[in-house]
Amino acid sequence: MAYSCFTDCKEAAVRCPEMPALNRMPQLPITCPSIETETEAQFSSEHIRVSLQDRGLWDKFGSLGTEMIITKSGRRMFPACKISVTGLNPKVKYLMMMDMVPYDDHKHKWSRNKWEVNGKAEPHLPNRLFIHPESPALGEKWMQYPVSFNKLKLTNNTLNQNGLVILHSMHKYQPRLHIVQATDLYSQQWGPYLRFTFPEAAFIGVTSYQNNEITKLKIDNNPFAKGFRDYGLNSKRDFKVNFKGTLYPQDVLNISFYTFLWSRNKWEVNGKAEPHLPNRLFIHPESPALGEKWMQYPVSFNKLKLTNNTLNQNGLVILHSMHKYQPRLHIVQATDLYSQQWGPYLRFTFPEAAFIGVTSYQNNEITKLKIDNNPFAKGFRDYGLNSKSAGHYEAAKPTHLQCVEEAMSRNSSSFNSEQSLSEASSGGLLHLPQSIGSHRTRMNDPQATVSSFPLVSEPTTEPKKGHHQLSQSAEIHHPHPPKISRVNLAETTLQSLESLCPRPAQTTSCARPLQDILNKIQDRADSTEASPGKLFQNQGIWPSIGKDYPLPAFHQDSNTAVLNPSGFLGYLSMRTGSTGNLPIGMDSRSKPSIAGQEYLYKAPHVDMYSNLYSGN
DNA sequence: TCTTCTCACACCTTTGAAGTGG
DNA sequence: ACCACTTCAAAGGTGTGAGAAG
Repeated sequence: MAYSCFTDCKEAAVRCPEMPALNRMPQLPITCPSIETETEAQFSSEHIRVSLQDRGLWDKFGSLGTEMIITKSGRRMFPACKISVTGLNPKVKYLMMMDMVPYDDHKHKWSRNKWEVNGKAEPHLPNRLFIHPESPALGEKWMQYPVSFNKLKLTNNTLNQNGLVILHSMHKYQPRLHIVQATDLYSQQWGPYLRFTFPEAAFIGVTSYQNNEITKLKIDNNPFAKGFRDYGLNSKRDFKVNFKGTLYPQDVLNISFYTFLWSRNKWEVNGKAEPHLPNRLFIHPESPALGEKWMQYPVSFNKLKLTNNTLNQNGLVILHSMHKYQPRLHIVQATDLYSQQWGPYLRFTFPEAAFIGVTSYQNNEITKLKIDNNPFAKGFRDYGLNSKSAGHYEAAKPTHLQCVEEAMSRNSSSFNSEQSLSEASSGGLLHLPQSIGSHRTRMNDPQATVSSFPLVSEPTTEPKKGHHQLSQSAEIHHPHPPKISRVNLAETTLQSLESLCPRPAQTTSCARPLQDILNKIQDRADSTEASPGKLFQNQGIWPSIGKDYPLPAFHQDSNTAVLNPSGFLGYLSMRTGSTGNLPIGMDSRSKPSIAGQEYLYKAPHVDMYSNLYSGN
């Protein structure tokens, strides 16, 4: 719901502030700033609109009767008020503040499983405004992203001096937003201001939850309360007990039904998995590019970031902690990100790269392996300053040269060259190309010319000596890519896609946001028994979409796909290890194979956007 | 006896320091 | 010097549940 000041905003006026925030900052000058004509014109309420985010969640709570815990030391709200604002002057500074106002004149009580009126309300306590910590900021800043008041805390301690919002328990309140034009917090010339109340975010303050349904909803949605979810250690139910010890390692395909727990030095199933979150595709920052470009060097997705923040809007891939995932690559034929003519696409999953998402490492061996192999973690290696391994290199920090030598010898000793080489020569491949890991690139490197690097180096049967040996597997010898760019992925790419890709009526081409389309495809695939071979056979010829597109070549005999040098987009998304059916895009036999210098993964699932959306 | 409030606790996330390589 | 990135540890956000207070 958007509030326009002249329509449904409860209180919207251009007026002199009532000395906002002075309760938090007693040292502030207490004078009523005058309203100047020109600033009033700048701050016309006519154009300013605000809207409460996460309406779905608020509605869920509202339908049950939202409760917010209030404590002596202060408790955050959940859901927190998150508000998007438009219509501000981008070049003018504003303060954003929030307080709570009584929703009605009653005191309430929880009785017979519902809220009832319980007498007259206590006198409302003096307003205690919470000033958004980023205040003051330019209008453009406030309008860039929704303004979150998640740091706001509620208390019942009337003596509190820490800027908390003071409320009475068992009273109903509604949040109120103040937008004040001012250049700084201590200004004596605060401009006009506007107020917006949010009745749909009304809540009753409580010292402990009364309605069990509210408790459940909080636990299910607040990440900090994860420990109390059904499968959590604090669960009142015996879910965990039922599952522990009933699985065997070969149940890997089903394992994504569960969450995991690091216990007694191994991963154990800990309960039922949460529903998979809507996919958040990471678009390779060099997309779109010609096929020849993608094939020139290994495509690195080292910029891909994982998050557990379901509210994240920055194009990160959202995962659940303690859940198992495997990466999936999407190759989409398209001439540009905003193309309305997206061609066919392929998906490749990488079960060898399956992992469990954690917020901190559970297995010390994994930590060690990360430290030993990730250059960013060099500082934690045995010889590093932060080394926890007592006795190693205690006397002095080794020189840089010593470090390198030590690292080299460590790596080479754990490197099973015999196995890797034999696999390479026999066409087998057990590991992902190293490229999926970590390459850094830089745009303005003066030596960044393609000619300074061989296009593709031949696989060697003898590991090269020197530093390259440290970072390359022996499966195939790829050159380092030219230092072309430290590309900042347009983090708003997904949003851009969604906002910029219009929906032409009745077309065989893409008419929907790409993310939506890919997710839809997955949903559809998930709901059917995946039959890789069948799908593949049915689509030996890439379907046309009415235009002459350079289509990927297809090796039907070997069930592999090779890209033609044409325009493609690369996408990588995460999906849970399995749905219980065969994982999409990979069956138990579809190990990646190698032919020449190319890594070939089976692409059993071929789809056309036009098939999905024609007539839709 | 009932309702409301407080606090220690386990579990989990977030934040920031300290380090590295580019 | 700066930035992006890493790990780790500490701080902080949760609901629970027993017991205190009124």
